[in-house]
Amino acid sequence: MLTKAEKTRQHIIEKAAVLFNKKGMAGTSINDIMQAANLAKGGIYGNFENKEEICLEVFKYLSKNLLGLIDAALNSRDSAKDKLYALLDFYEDALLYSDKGGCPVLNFGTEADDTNPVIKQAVNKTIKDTQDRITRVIADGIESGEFSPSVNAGAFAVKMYLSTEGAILVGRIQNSNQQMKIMNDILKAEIESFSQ
Amino acid sequence: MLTKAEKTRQHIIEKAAVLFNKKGMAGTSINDIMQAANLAKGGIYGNFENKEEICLEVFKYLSKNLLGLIDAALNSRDSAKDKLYALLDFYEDALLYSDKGGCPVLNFGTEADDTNPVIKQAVNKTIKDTQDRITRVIADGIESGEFSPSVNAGAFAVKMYLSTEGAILVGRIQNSNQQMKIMNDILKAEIESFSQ
DNA sequence: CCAAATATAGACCGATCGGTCTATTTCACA
DNA sequence: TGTGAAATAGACCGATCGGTCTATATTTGG
Repeated sequence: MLTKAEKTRQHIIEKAAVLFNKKGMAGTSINDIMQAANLAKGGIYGNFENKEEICLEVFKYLSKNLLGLIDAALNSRDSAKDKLYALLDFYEDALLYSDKGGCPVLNFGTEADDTNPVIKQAVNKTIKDTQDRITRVIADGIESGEFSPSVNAGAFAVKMYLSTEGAILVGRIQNSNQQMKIMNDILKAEIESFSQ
Repeated sequence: MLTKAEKTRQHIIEKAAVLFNKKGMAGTSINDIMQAANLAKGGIYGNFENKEEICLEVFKYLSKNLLGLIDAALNSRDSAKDKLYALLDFYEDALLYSDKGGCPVLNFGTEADDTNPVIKQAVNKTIKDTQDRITRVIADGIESGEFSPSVNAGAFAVKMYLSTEGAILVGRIQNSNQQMKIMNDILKAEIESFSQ
């Protein structure tokens, strides 16, 4: 069982996660976190060394969460094509329209790239892990004979990932999934054409 | 001729632009701007109402600059195909590898989407303006007979733009244009296939 | 070249920042 | 249920935040 402190720590992380993902790390104060977590200062600093540690733990939490949801989407289907479709649908539904600030890779990545090497490194790992999952689905699809062997798994994974991140950015600025729908239709048609 | 204040104002905007684009709006203090512009507080607040106004003027400046460079890239070539190639090359060279913080749409967009409706609106306009330019190049290419009429200009512009923004994000996190190169190769091959 | 207008320096303001520390509360366990 | 240990409240700290204001410096037109 978790100790009280461990539960409090997790509680802080989860409350801070929404704030950081929406308002950014620099834009979120310890006071904001205290209010959201309903804790006094001692409750925060009894569980974390400093703000930097909260930032890192929050991103780790969001990243683990994200990869868990991605895995769930992939595991919910059997064929490679359906897995890729499910992943595109997940991004469209969950990340673009969530009220939790959108994609943490996008949010933490853009803030950290010139300011925070530790977070930047963690973001890089999340990108790699996500792309590896996509690549593996396609590679498995090729191996099982579902997809044509002429498909470049790595290149398509890159294309799919980059355009998805771009679509989340634009979608959140426009409060609309219109462009992501356009993009996902294109990607789905292409995935369809892989099948033989 | 510009008055002294107008010159100072522009000087502040240009110095602050790099800071905001790298460290974010919340992550940049007035003191940071004072140091970068080599001015005391009176020099800043004599030319701007408040920080918010500086943020907005900085984004307008960066946006105007960006669209100017995009237009320059497009105007540097004659054929539609070459224009699109030049645009892809511009993004790869200028935005990914600049020491000025990368793409302002990405940076200001992710920070503003949940916090600053005014900036968010301005970012939206920049996105639209950029995509319109791409769409027009393709549409012109179709009209002139250079591209096949079966090409969906708007959809391809969306695809090209979204994947480029995603590539800038990943490129800056990975300190590498590897994925953008992969993406640009794919896009160029596709553009090539439009030609008839 | 001088005077009025313009523009900047920098002291100052209250609020808020991240962080520390001790008193108090809450918890786990005997 | 009592007691030592663990965890949290909140006063407090110096630094820094965005912003104001006045004295000084600079510029410009007569």
